[in-house]
Amino acid sequence: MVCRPGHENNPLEKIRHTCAHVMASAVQELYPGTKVTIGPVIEDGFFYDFDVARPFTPEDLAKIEAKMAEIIKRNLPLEKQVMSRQEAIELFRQKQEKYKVEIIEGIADAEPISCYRHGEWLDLCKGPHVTRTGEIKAFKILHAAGAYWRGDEKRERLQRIYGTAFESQKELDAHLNKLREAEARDHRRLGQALDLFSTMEEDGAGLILWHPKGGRIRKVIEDFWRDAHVKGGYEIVFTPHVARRDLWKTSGHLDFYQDYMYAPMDLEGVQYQLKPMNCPFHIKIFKTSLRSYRDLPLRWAELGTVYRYERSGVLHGLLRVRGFTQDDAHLFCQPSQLESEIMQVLDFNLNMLRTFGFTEFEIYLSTRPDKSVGSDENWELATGALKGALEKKGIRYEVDPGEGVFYGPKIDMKIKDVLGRSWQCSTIQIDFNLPERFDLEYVADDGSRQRPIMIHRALLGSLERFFGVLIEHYAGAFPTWLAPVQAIVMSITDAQEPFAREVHAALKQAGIRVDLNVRSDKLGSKIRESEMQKIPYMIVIGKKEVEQQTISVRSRRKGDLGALAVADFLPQMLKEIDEKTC
RNA sequence: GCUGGCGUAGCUCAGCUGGUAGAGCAGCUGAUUUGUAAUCAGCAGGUCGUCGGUUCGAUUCCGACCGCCAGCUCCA
Repeated sequence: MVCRPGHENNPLEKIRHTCAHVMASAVQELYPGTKVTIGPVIEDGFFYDFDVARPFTPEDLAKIEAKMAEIIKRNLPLEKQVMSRQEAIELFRQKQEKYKVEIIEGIADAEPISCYRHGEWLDLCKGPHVTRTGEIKAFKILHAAGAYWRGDEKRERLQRIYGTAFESQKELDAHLNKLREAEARDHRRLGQALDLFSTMEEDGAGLILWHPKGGRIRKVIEDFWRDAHVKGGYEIVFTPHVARRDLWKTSGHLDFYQDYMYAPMDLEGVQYQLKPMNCPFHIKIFKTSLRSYRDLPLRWAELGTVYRYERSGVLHGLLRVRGFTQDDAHLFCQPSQLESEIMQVLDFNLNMLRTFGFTEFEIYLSTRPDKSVGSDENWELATGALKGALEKKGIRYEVDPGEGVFYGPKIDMKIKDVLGRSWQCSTIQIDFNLPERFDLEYVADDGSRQRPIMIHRALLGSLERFFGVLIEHYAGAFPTWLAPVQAIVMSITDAQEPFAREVHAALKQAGIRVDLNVRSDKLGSKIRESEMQKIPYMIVIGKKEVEQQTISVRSRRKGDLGALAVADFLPQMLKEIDEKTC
C-alpha cells in the first residue's frame, strides 16, 4: 500500500489511501477468504486488487460501498505498527495472505516494515494515513475490472475495484460530473450521433470507415496540413502500402517490429508485406539520386496509411486502431543543421496544434535507453540538439531518462484537451539506424561522402487518433472552419422555399458547407435538429425575411443574432473560417 | 492476447423461470404551413452477433468463434 511517490503528505492522498484500506477491510468483512494484494493511490483516486473466488458484480460493489460507509462511521483510529521483517512475514503467513508475504520478501532488509490497523483489520503499509476513518468525507466506488498479480498475465488473476475520494462531497460531485462530461464527449458516441465515422466491427476490428461528414473534416484537416507543409518548406510525397519483404529486412522492421506487422502475402512467389511505417519508402526516394550537401535539409511529408497489428483487447474507437494514416515526415540533414531543424519542427508543430485549438502541452525529452544502436558521440549530438532546441525556444519540458527509441532520442508532445486530459500525438525522433542500414550518403562541400541524419516526425500523430481527440476536445461542436456542415438554411413555411433556396445557393457559391431544410416541420424542430447536429450557423427564412430580403442568423453558441443582409453576414462568416477562429 | 461484463429493428433499449419478439427516436406516406431545442396520424422495418449442441420446440440453456465495453498490457 503506497501513496504516489512525492505526494505522501498531500491530505487528499492520505484520504484516498485510507479509503483504499477501508475498502479492502469492507471486502474482507463481506467476503471472507478473499486475499488482499496491493492498492495504491492513483491520479484520480485509488484501486485495490483482490484475489477472490468470483468476480464482483454491481450488487457486490453496492454492498461494499455500504459497508465502507459503515466502517467510516465507526470512526476507527488508524494505528501504525512497526515490526521486524520476520514478525511481518509470520503475521501475514498466519493470515494466509500470500501476496503480502511475497511483497515483504521483496522489501530491502534495511527498510522498516510497518502496518496500519483500523479496528480488527490490518494491512502492510508504509503510510501515511489520516488519523481516523471518519475523516473520509466523500468517497465513491467506481467500477471493477480484471487485473493480474504484478501485471503479469501468466500470474494469478485478480479483481480490481476502482474508487475515489475527496475532501468534500462538493469536490466529489464535481469529479463525478467531469466523468459524466467525459462520457458525453466520448468520440465513439459522438461519431455515431453526428454520423462522422464507424468502425468495421465484424468486418475488421480496428479499421475505420470515415463517413461523408467525417470525410469533410478530414479533407479540411488534410488540405490545411498540406498547405502548411508546402509553406513550411516540405515536399509532399506518396508511397505504396506494400513492399517486398526484403525492404523490411533491410530496414530492420522484421527484426524489431515483426510482432506488429501483418503476415506476408505471396505474389508470384515473392513475399510482400503491408507497411507498418513509411520511413523506408522515403529513404528509397532519397537513394534515387546522388544528394549534395546543397540539397539538405530535405523535408518530405506524407499522409501515409500504415497497418499495424494490435492485440484485440487494446482497440479503442479512433484512438487505437489497426490501420491509420500518419501525418509523417522525414527530414534528412547535416549534423550541423540538426538543432535548427528541430527548432523549426517545434515551431511548426506548436503553430499547427494551436490552430486546432489546443493551447496546453506536455513535452518530454526521452534519452538513450539501455539497449540502443549508434555511437556515443551521435547520441550526445542528437540529445544535445533536442535539448538545445527546446531551451532556445524557451519550451518547458521534462526529461524521461532512458525512454528514447533504440535508434535515437526523441521529443514527445502530449496535448491537453478542455477537460485537462492529455493525449500523445506528436513525436520527433532522431534516427541513426536507418541511414546506416540503407547506407545513406550525401556529398559534402569537401567532396567526401557523409551520412545524413534523419529525423522522423509526426505532428497530429495519426489522422484517426487526432480526429478522435478533436471530437472529444470540442464535444463534437467543431469550430466553423472544421464543421462538416457550417450553416443550414431553414424556411418557416413552404412559401419561403424559393428565397431559402436562393440563400442556400449563395452560401454554397461562396464555398460554405451549407445544408437546406425546407421540410414542412415547425421551426422549433428544425432548430432542435440543427442544434443536435452542432451546426455553427442556423439561417432562418420567414415571411419577414423574404419581404426585407434579409436572413435571421442563429449562432450555435450565441443564439439569435437578429436579421442581417446576406452581403453583411457572408464576409463575417468567411473571415471566421479563414482565420480558423475557435 | 488475458480477466470480467455484454451483443434483440438504422439508434437507444424492454422482453419473468425455453413456446419463433415489443417501445421510443430515426425512415417512408399523408395531413398540417408552423418564428428560434420535438405537430399529428398511418406504414414499413428484426434468420434476436455467427456456427454447433441439448430439447418436441432455443432470442432464452450449454459450447466454440466473431465483435463491443471496463481493465491488464501496449501505443500513433
